[in-house]
Amino acid sequence: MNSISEKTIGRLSLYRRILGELAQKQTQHIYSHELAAMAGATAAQVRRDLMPVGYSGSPTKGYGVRDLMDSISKFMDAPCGQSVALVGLGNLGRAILTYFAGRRPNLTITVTFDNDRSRVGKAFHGCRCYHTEELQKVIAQNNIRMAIIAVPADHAQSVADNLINCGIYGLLNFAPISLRVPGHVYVEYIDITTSMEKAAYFTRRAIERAKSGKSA
Amino acid sequence: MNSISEKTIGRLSLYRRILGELAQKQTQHIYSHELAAMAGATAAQVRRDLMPVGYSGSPTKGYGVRDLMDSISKFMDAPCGQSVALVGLGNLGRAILTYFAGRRPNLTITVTFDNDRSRVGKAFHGCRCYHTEELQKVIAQNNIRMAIIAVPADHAQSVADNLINCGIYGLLNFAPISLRVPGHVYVEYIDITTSMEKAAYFTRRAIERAKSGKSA
DNA sequence: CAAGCATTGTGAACTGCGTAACGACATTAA
DNA sequence: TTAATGTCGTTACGCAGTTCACAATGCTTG
Ligand SMILES: NC(=O)c1ccc[n+]([C@@H]2O[C@H](COP(=O)([O-])OP(=O)(O)OC[C@H]3O[C@@H](n4cnc5c(N)ncnc54)[C@H](O)[C@@H]3O)[C@@H](O)[C@H]2O)c1
Ligand SMILES: NC(=O)c1ccc[n+]([C@@H]2O[C@H](COP(=O)([O-])OP(=O)(O)OC[C@H]3O[C@@H](n4cnc5c(N)ncnc54)[C@H](O)[C@@H]3O)[C@@H](O)[C@H]2O)c1
Repeated sequence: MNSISEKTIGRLSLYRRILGELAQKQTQHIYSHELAAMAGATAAQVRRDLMPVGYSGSPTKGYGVRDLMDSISKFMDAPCGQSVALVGLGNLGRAILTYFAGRRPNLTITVTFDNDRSRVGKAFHGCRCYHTEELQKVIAQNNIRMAIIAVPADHAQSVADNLINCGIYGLLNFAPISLRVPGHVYVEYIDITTSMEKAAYFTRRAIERAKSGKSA
Repeated sequence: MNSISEKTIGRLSLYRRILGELAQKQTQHIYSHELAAMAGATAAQVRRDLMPVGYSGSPTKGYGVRDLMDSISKFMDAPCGQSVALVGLGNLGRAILTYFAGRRPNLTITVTFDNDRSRVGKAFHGCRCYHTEELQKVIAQNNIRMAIIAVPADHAQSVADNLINCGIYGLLNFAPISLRVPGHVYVEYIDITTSMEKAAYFTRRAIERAKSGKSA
């Protein structure tokens, strides 16, 4: 199986974003060690990650910024754009919608759902909000295969079940629970609470280290 | 050095949250395989993660829910509470502040900063917003050692520099860039854009697998 | 009371990821 | 032309993290 690791895909996403900024600054070429420094990685890792992409740089010029960016896009993106549904238009859901509105042409939040009738019907950022009852119909009509879950934790599992039942194959879950899904469904987790507690723990460790280092 | 891995700390945070819910339901005891199922892990991994915590379960009753939760808290949390600063009160920053307000007594966002004067001075959720100019003073006064960065990407590095200059040892960074920080500072990254693209990629892969599996 | 049983804690084996190392190659300079 | 330089692509290695496997433990039951 020539399967690409999740870590590599994550870094490719980051490399592409950096290349995009470089392209805006009219930078033509870049070496692996330069890209690595900007991405917080090593030169060897960058070269390794780029292997499956199939783009080759020149030993003297490095990588062509524009070409590499396009190659990564060709490798990662859907050929014809991808529509995403967002479920839960609370504080976090609205922040996400606002952020992604009009940003990526190839990966767009096209519909949103909530079960709060006061939100239903309104359009945020040109994106209509439907009631959760209409999940099945709207997802089928728009041929959506991926969804973002931004509902409270105690509703997340049932929302996921519904989505999968409607033919969803991939989820980005912000609710702080582990979802039980069938084997064919991919789930990406963002657990802000856990990240917060991790950061708090390692912050304390960093302080301890600094103190003991000072005294030593 | 008997250093604990980041992965383990992340899962301990999740275990504790699950235990909290179990405690509310008056569940007294739980086995490693039950906790593993709820956390999306394996029984062996749960037991391994619990080793550094130092709490021992009984081979017949399993782990005491309340006791294990307390042991994890004693292991992970600061003995006397921890204050966190939030920089950037945009859409994401406000969502985070709203979510954490009054939720965790031991880990609290106590001050916020923005450079938009229209936000400064107001209090969101009983938490005053200061102008970034006052960073040094306010952080010193409140003895803050950790901060959340929720400003646009092109300001994130300079904000981080300022924070570190004020004595911050740990960061939770939502800006989609890699921060350059001195070795004594810990950084935890949440890159929503990358997670989104990862999910999109593996969603497509899941669809392909399902199709080829169907035809095979 | 002893045998049986399910679970715990942990050493040992395994897996996968990141790093190091090295041959290949294009350019530059002598 | 030829030697020197610096980077690329790829293979090989080492380590961290996960899973396996089993002795130790203490309840249950006949
Ligand atoms: N905001 C944060 O910083 C933060 C931090 C950690 C975790 N989270 C998690 O992210 C998720 C969303 O957080 P939030 O702050 O936006 O919460 P929120 O309460 O502001 O929003 C939740 C939204 O989901 C809607 N909803 C509830 N049940 C629903 C259902 N069954 N179907 C459709 N919509 C439903 C509600 O009407 C509401 O609009 C939660 O699971 C939360 O635990 C958020
Ligand atoms: N909202 C999302 O879903 C999302 C997704 C991906 C990435 N992000 C990242 O999260 C960060 C915040 O996103 P957002 O949607 O809240 O953006 P936003 O534009 O809504 O908020 C940014 C806030 O930061 C403040 N700010 C700007 N420069 C500042 C400075 N130098 N010092 C202090 N405050 C400053 C602004 O006044 C504003 O209030 C950004 O880096 C963004 O790239 C957000």
